[in-house]
Amino acid sequence: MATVYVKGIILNSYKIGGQVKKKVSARSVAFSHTRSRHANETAEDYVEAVMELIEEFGECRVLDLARYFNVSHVTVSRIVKRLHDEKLLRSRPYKPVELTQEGAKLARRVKERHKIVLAFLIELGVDEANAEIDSEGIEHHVSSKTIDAMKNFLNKKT
Amino acid sequence: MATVYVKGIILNSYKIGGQVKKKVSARSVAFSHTRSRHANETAEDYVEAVMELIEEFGECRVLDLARYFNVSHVTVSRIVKRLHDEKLLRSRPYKPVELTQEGAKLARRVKERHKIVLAFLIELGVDEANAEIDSEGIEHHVSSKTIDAMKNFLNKKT
DNA sequence: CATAAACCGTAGCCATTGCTACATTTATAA
DNA sequence: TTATAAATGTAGCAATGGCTACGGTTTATG
Repeated sequence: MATVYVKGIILNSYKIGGQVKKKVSARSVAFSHTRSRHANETAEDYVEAVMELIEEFGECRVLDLARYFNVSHVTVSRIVKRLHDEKLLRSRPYKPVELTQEGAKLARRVKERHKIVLAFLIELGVDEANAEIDSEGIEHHVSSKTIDAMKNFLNKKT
Repeated sequence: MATVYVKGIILNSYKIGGQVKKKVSARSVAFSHTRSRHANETAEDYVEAVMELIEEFGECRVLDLARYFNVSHVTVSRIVKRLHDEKLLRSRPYKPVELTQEGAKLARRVKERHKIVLAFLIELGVDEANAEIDSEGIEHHVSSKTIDAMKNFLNKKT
């Protein structure tokens, strides 16, 4: 059985009856399961938003988040409840949403990463509007290695 | 009512009864709805994978995709059916999965974008393993403006 | 050719994230 | 204070993407 590497995938190919057969193995970490991956992104987006809204206005309400993310308050309400259970947020009925210690810690990490990605894109020559949008999407997918490379790039430029 | 801009969000604040109230408007495009956004990402991942597997082995089976993405064949089967309905893939029972014209067009776009992001990360100094993983996550979130900036960067370096 | 192995489809479960409609609580104002 | 408006919660539906279990098709091989 011959082992071949194609774009990071490990492929095992072998011949049977004159025909080439193949077996494609799991793609390591690149495609982690979408559902759990996305739940994490939601958590990161929410703690970051809560921190920003509190910094800006002193408190963060469910409806503030709904407007921020452009979804209904029902969606926010349910996600806040989940993040409460996961001990990232504190919430009581009809009261503002707050960050737990753990949530604040995560929020600071996410904001820091976001700041670096945004600054990097702008330094790269992307206009601010696109840089802002893209950094939101990208920030959940950059490894610490890539963040380091971005930091390096920014330092060299300064 | 005062209009304030915070990190790309349009915020309207106003006073009522001595207390500062606020209204946070929708965040334009930055947070498109997660569900549809993710469905698009899935489509892009799948047409890209189908094209790669066909190029490498002459055909693409449901199980190849299952191993590629490290999910069960059931999950693949359902998604293939959806993408068939969306006219991106062609599939018949117990037969290999194929790309429609539209699917192939999308796949080429995605692969091209992927290639640029990957080359960019490597040029930036990220090791290949991390670059491969990150590019998978990032590629769905870069605007054409950011892609252009990455291309520019690559051209300057060469 | 018959049987085993590999492949694929369907049924049916769960979680997440959207939504509308309606109920409840809190805050503002008459 | 009481009526109304704003904010929040709950019920219940849909789409998407995970899964296991089970059964049907195709293909390989003895």
